[in-house]
Amino acid sequence: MSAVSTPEAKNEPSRREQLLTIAAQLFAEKGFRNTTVRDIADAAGILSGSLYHHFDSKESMVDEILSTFQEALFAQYDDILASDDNARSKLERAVRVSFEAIEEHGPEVAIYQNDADYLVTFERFGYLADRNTQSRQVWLTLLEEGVRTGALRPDLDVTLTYRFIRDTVWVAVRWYRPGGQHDHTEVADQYVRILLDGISS
Amino acid sequence: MSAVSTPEAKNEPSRREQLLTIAAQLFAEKGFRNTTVRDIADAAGILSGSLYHHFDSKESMVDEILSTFQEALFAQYDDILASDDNARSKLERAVRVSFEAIEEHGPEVAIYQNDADYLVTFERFGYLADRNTQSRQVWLTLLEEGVRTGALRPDLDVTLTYRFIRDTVWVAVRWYRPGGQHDHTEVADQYVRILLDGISS
DNA sequence: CACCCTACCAAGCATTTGCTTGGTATGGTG
DNA sequence: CACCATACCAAGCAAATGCTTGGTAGGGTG
Repeated sequence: MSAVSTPEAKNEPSRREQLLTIAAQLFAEKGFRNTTVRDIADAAGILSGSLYHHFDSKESMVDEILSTFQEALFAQYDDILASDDNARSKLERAVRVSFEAIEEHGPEVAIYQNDADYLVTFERFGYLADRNTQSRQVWLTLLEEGVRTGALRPDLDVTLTYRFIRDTVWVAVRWYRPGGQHDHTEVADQYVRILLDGISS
Repeated sequence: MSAVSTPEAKNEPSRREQLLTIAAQLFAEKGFRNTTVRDIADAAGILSGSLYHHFDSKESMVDEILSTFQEALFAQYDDILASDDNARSKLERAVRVSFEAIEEHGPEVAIYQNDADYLVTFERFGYLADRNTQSRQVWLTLLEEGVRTGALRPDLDVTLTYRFIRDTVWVAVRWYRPGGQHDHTEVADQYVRILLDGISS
C-alpha cells in the first residue's frame, strides 16, 4: 500500500475542480460575459494570469461546467423514459428530478438558463442546442404518452404545455434557495399538484 | 393655423424615441451590459458619440425604456384590482394583461427579466425593486381573495403559487413571437385553463 | 440675411478585458 | 541530491468600451 498524494486519490477536489466551482458561482451570479477572469482569480485568491495554468480560456471553464452537469442530468431523464411507470408517475418524476437539479446544481442550471443563448452562437457549444432539443423530446414524449393513455386531457396542447412546464421548473433557479422556507421536494410536490389538478377549488 | 414641424406634432416618433426603440431591441437581445453604445449607434446608422447628443448615458436609455413601460403596465393592474369582478375573473384578467404586454412590449419585458437584478444595484434604479414588490402584492392579493371567497383551493400555498405564475407568465417572453403559431390571447387561454383546472383528465 | 436649434461627425482618452510570456517556489519521487 | 510536475507571480499587450470635446451641416424663423 503506497501512500497517495493526488487530491483525487484522497477524495478531495483538485485545484482545478475548486476553481471550476468558484467560476460556476460567479457565472451564475453575474452571467458569463459579465464575469471577468479577474473576478474569478480574485475569488480564488490568485492572479488572473494564473488561471491559464489550469484552463485554456474562460470558455473552456463554462464548457466543462455545463457539459459535466448536463451529462448527469440527461442520464436521469433517460432512466425515467426507460422505466415502466405509468405516464403520470413519469411526469412527476421528471418534475422532481428537475427541482432536485436546482437544489444540487444551482449554478450550473442558472448558467444554462442565462447564457445558453449566447454560448450556442459558438461552434464549440453546439451541443447545448442538441441538449435543448433532447430535453424538448423528453417532455413531449411524456406528455403525449399521458394524453394517449388517458391520464391527461385529450384536448391538451402539448407543445404549449411543454413550454409552461419547462419555464416554471427551470426558472425556479432564480428564487429557490437551498435551506430556505420550502425544500425542493416540497416545491416539486406543490407544482405537480397545481400542474395536474389546477388551483381551482 | 400655423404649419408645425416637430415630429410629435406630426404624430411621428421623435429621433429620440426611434433611438430608444433601437436600443430596447438590442438590450433585449444581448442584455444591457453586453450591448455597447457602438452597437446601438451602428444599428441607428450614426457614430457612438452622437448618441450623447440625445442621452446622458447608456443607463439613461434603459431607465427611460423601463420606467415608461412599467408605468403603463401597473396602471392596468390597478384597474383590475379596483374592479368588482370576482376573484377568478380578476386572476384571468391579470394573466391576460401580462401576456398582452409580452406581445406589445416584448423588448421592455425581456430587459426587465434579464437585467433588473443588475440594474437594481444602482440607486437610480431603486424603483425597479419597488415595482417588484408591488407586482408581488398584486398577485398575492388576487390569490388570497380567491382562497377567501372559495374560488381557489383552501390549502393553496399562495406564495409558491405566485412564484409559479409569475415565472411562467413572464418567462414566456423568451419564446413568444408575435405572428407565431399561437397568438397571445390563445396562449393566455391555455395557461389560464391549466392553471385553474390542471392537465389531468 | 443673421441667427439658432437639431442632429450629427471626427478624434481621442482612460479604463477594462482576455490572454501571453518568462520566471519562481514547493513538495514529492527516483 | 537531481529532477520534475504543480501552482503560482509579475508585467504587460492589443482590443474593446463608455464617454468627452470641439466642430459642422442644414433646415427653419425673425
